[in-house]
Amino acid sequence: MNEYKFQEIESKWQKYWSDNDSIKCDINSKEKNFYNLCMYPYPSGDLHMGHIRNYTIGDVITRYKIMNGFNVLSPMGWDSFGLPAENAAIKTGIHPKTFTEERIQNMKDQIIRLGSLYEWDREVAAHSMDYYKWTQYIFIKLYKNKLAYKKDAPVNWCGSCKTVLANEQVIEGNCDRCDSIVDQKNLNQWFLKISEYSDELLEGLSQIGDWPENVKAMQQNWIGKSEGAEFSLNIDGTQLSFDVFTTRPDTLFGMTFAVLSPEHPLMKEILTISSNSVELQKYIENAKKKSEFERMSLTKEKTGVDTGLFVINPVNGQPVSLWIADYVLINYGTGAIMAVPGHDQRDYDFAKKYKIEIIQVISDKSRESSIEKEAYVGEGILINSGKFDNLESHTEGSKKIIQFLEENNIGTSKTTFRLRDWLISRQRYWGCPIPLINCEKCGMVPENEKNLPVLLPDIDDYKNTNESPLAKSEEFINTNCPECGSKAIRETDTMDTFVDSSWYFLRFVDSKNKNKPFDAKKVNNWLPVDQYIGGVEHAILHLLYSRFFVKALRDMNYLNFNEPFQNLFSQGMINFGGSKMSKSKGNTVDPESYFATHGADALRLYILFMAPPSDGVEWNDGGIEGTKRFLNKFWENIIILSKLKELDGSNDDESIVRKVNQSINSVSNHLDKFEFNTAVSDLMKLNNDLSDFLKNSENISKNSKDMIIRNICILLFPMAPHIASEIYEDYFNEDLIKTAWPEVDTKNLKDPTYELVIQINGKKRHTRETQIGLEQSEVEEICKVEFDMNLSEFNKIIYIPDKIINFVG
RNA sequence: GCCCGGGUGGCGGAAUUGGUAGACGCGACGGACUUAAAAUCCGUUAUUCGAAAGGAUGUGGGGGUUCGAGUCCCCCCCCGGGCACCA
Repeated sequence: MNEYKFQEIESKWQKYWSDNDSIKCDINSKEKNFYNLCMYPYPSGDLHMGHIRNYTIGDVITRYKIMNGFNVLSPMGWDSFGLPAENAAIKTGIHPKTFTEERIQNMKDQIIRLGSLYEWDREVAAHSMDYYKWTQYIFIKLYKNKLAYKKDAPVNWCGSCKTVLANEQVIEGNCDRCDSIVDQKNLNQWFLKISEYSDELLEGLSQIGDWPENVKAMQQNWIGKSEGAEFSLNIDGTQLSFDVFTTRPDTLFGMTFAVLSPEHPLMKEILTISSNSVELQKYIENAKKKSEFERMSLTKEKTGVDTGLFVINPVNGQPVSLWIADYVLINYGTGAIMAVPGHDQRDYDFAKKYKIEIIQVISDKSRESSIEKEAYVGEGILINSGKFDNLESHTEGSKKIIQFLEENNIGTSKTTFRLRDWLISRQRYWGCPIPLINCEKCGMVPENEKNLPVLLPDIDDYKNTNESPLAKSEEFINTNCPECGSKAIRETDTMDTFVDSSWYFLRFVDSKNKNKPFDAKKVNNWLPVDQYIGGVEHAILHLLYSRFFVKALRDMNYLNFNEPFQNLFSQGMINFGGSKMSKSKGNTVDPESYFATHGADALRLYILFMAPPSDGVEWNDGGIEGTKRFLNKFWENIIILSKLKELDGSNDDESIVRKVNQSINSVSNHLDKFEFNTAVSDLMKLNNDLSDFLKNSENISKNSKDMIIRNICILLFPMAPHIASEIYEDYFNEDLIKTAWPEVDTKNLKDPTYELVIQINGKKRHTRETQIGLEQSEVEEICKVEFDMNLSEFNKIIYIPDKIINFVG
């Protein structure tokens, strides 16, 4: 052992871990199981820094848990359906499958080159027949349980990607893939009924294990629960009525108008009876032309048209005018509102503009709140509300008015969610075909399970026009009805790739099962995932969909737990040049080059060291020099230490042995808490201490020498496994991964001396190297003697043993 | 507007329960080695007054609690992220 040849060492150990199945869980074990999962990547071809961070963190956990005696399941796979492969196929003609599998191979090589341990025998890929067969199988189960349905709906259409998008994939009116403006289109599309689980998805967040607060908050926002009342309003002089939803039933006496969304289903009838139908017609046409995004953002200025009709306020019988306005959205609540300008700012703005009456019905307790300049939206007590006057708005007031509505059969209390059903149809080729068949006689029929998978057909032209490229394959479309055998036609849309990733963590447990998607016993034994690790960009989409899948599968008796991921860790993004790394910006840093110049261990250490792992951070080339330097120095130190003369009975090493012990304590604590940056700094400190020791010592006991080398290798192993394994093998001739994580010697943690801080009135005045465990009187004596202090001047002395003494007076 | 995070040297960031603010690393500066450079090694590095000893100031701003506050409480400002005409 002399020179630190990291390239040789790293490839040697990577081969060793693979040849020796160093990571292989006993899937049937019931004890000390630990399912450690990193989000499987889209196979873009190259690892980027985000992957490196993700898989390094995951690997630290894997190795740390193994050494702590856990039976660790650590699988990896590929989210391998999706647009880029298809777009490449359109450009180059290469089949998406070929394209994808080449990229998978390349990325897999890089993951191995990073030194991350995965049980590759369990590898899954969303695009493989073995996998998507079961995606289709689950889809059919969802369909049979009425959790998948097809309907006409206004949907988000990306003209550039030529496909529809889920609500979750529209960011400020733009496509989250290509940034083009998303249009609204009316199309017949497949949906999964995630809304059925709105309440449970929300509730689950408070019962789940350790999840980042921001992720929970984002899901909470997205689900958007609001509680209130729904009641019906009758159009005066007609049989027509419509429902409105409000979270403020307490303000009902303040309703001075009502508003329908221009898309409201009652619009036809209203046009025939309204005295203002020409203008109404114009307004509705106009609203239709604007995209949803335009309606929301272009002008906050509210517009609307008076229908000339009136509705009756059910609590006091007063007629109020009925308006049409596009600030009321058709896809939230009932698409109609009671307008209370006194206590809702939007209604207030509208009322001011169209000179509609504004009544105050809530006042703060001091009765000073005014609605002169703006709506009063706070809590308070009811006024101008008949027999409900003086009740507290948000408690009794709401309750009593809802009670009144219920008693008179006008309305009920009601909870509304923002969460919409999940639109999963995609008019694209490279995805999982939707396994349903349209039969003229039998209607929509699922493909017979025996015939799964419904294979993606080979086609020549991947371009989609307005429908899926699958529609071009006559062979694919034409089939027979599984029910009656007559000629029938297949669905041609493929599924959103988020469907594939909503259950892959289940398949890993039983990835080779030929008869079903997974074995319930195995899945129930291993799930929920003990530790899930991935980027915060999936906070809503993937994590919410997966939670929904698990709940749906549970209700269909496929599994018996409620949440897929017990603990979640979201790593922050790595930026470069002040913004997110992306190929289009040309600001990427290629991790692979560092394998050659600095080595995987140095890269891993740097990525762990650069910042707390949940923070976003700026890439900095100088930093990796630092961790490389540390590894070199560490290597040198071990050489010097191993050659140090052995002399039993020498006491020189007491202090360095204690420092190693302190590091065991500190590194363990930091790893337990995902504080990898400080765990690395602990090791750097220890290495510096070791350097100092080696400079000043000529001999060491054999025991101490072994103890230092053994433990320093163990502590380094989760984070820099190659170099640690090499040194350990060289010195002990053993496989480090089979070594147990050390116990802390709690009796040897404290240094025998400390730096006493002497304060006068809370200000530091002196410090002094002092023995630990002294009585206050002894410390006072030191102050008296050494610093010439007159203790009688002070009227109070505060002594914190082994830390500080503060003289007050 | 609402909901989450944050704000500490030139930079990334450390600081058990309130107890020496700035660990560790990067960068910078000075020195050694070298013909020279790189690498390596040694030292300095919050600001400020001072020749030094030693002071003073300092964790976004302002108040407060405390012997003692980066840490706890109140008010305000700024940055990042999410949601948003959601009734």
